[in-house]
Amino acid sequence: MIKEEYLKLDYQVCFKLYVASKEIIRKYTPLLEKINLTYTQYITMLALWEKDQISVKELGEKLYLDSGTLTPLLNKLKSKGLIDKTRQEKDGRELILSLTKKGIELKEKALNIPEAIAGCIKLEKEEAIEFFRLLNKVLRGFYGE
Amino acid sequence: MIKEEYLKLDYQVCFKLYVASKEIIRKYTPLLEKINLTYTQYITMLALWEKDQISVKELGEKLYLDSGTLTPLLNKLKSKGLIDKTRQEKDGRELILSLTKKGIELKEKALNIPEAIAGCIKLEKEEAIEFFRLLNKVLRGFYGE
DNA sequence: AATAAATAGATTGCATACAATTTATTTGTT
DNA sequence: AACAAATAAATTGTATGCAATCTATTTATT
Repeated sequence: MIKEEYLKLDYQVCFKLYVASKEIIRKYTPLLEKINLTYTQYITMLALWEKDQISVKELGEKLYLDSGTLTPLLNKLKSKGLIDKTRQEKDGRELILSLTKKGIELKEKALNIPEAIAGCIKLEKEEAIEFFRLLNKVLRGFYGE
Repeated sequence: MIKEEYLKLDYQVCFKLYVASKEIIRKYTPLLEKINLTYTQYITMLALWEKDQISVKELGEKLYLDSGTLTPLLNKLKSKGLIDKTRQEKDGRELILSLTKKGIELKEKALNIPEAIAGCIKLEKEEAIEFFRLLNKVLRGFYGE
């Protein structure tokens, strides 16, 4: 295949990943509207449900997002009453995020979401497992094995 | 596995796709800076290099983007002198996009990009093929087979 | 032909993303 | 202790993305 062929959209892994990511997030939208969260707010809550009391820095490392994205997002979650922000005593630079009662309770309403989304991915069981494995391998490859 | 486990970030296919998409686009950034394009501008040029003289609607269908995203993007490409916009004679609603001489010439400078990006995906040849196949199957599944 | 319905883009408003810079605080060095 | 370097968030500026609405034009119906 000549070099020019590789410029075709349909051959681009990146473009396919980009579309797949956007389209699957679109599948979430109606489900997330029911609990009044956007996708990014949702993954932030996932991270906090998994581990409460983490700093903005640690959250950013989990989500691969920086403070430019997180600061306004966290302000939004705070205004919704789902999280609180407190300065760390030992290190005044760190901001510790904690779930409020309302934030903890929201988890119950989110329990059915992963299953609903999984249903959108029309792969055989073995294919889904392999796809997930390869996706993880691709991601590890981005950060030097 | 109990329902709660599925809420863990590390088990979410969507989150992995979302991160993979963003990270691979990040790999493009230094390459695209050399030809003064953003990623979205780049895929727009890919579409036009493949088929010149298409409408905004047709472009949107190829890229899975709507006019809200495309209108300002196309204005940018026009201001860079890469494309022109002309109203279709037969149907005054349609806007036809065409490459300028400069836009056509830019293709030569982009020829090496796909190969450079492919090198970022650290999969064995067979794995890469299978990953691409599964990614395509996932995408087809989103639109009713 | 007159009017309703449909269609293509543009516009508006909100929510990300992220690079680059700034601010506040802490750590390291002398 | 004094000051430089490093670090964590916040801020700023640019570029998406997308839902909802608006505008101009065309098509369909009577």
